[in-house]
Amino acid sequence: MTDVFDALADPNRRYVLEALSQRETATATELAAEMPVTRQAVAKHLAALNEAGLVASRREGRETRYELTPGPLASAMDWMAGVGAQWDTRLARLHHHLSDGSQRRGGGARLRE
Amino acid sequence: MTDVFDALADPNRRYVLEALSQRETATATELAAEMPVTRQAVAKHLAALNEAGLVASRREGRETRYELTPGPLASAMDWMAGVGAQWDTRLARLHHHLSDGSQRRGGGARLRE
DNA sequence: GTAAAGTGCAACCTGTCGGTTGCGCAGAGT
DNA sequence: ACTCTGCGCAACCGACAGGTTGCACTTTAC
Repeated sequence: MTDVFDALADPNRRYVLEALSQRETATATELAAEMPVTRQAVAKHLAALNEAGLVASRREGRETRYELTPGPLASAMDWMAGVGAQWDTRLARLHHHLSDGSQRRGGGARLRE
Repeated sequence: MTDVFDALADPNRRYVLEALSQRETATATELAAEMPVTRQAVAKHLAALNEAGLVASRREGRETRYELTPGPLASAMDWMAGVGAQWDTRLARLHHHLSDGSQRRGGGARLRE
């Protein structure tokens, strides 16, 4: 959980994720070619993403190709939705309590008003 | 965007968000009472959360009460869903391309298989 | 067999993060 | 008026993150 959000906190890492969501696979050097940092920096980012379970690496000959594994994103979204839902129901309950009945509408996890 | 994920990356800050999703408001000292860190540390975390737009502060007399404003969570979830959706459609297109037609089902953002 | 491409590992540097302590200042109670 | 509570600001510290350079190692190409 912490690893996932920490991985998403860096713009370069988010760029890598976006890039990998469009290509099927990519190598560190390929990604570094279109980014303002070194190959080793990208390799470190890919290691962090791998640690968070967001990418999977697979060596093919002399190059290592990375692919996106967006599973952990779902867990992160679940946590966020949970917080939002708690807040939402509490707010609904407050409204209900203030202006009597018939205020209860829509139910859960409406994050944007 | 970076601020939001960076705010969510810390366990103490996530705890603060969870706590604020259940209480309606809380002060830094209240939160610090049930956490293993100092009041000032909590205040810093609240400042970070405020920077990310996840909480709002309001001074009431001699104490400052914080309340949850989960709006930015929606934007973050949107970004994640976008990455997942891209990955998903690309995968679907790949399946479609491999095993001929009638493989196209469901469509968008199915993050967990 | 030799050269080039691609990678991994280690060392190093700088900035920032999470946390603490100490102090000064404003509200609230007596 | 005096005190106590709660807060904010500043300084300080250890640790780690992001990035770089340098080098050694495998795999492909010629």
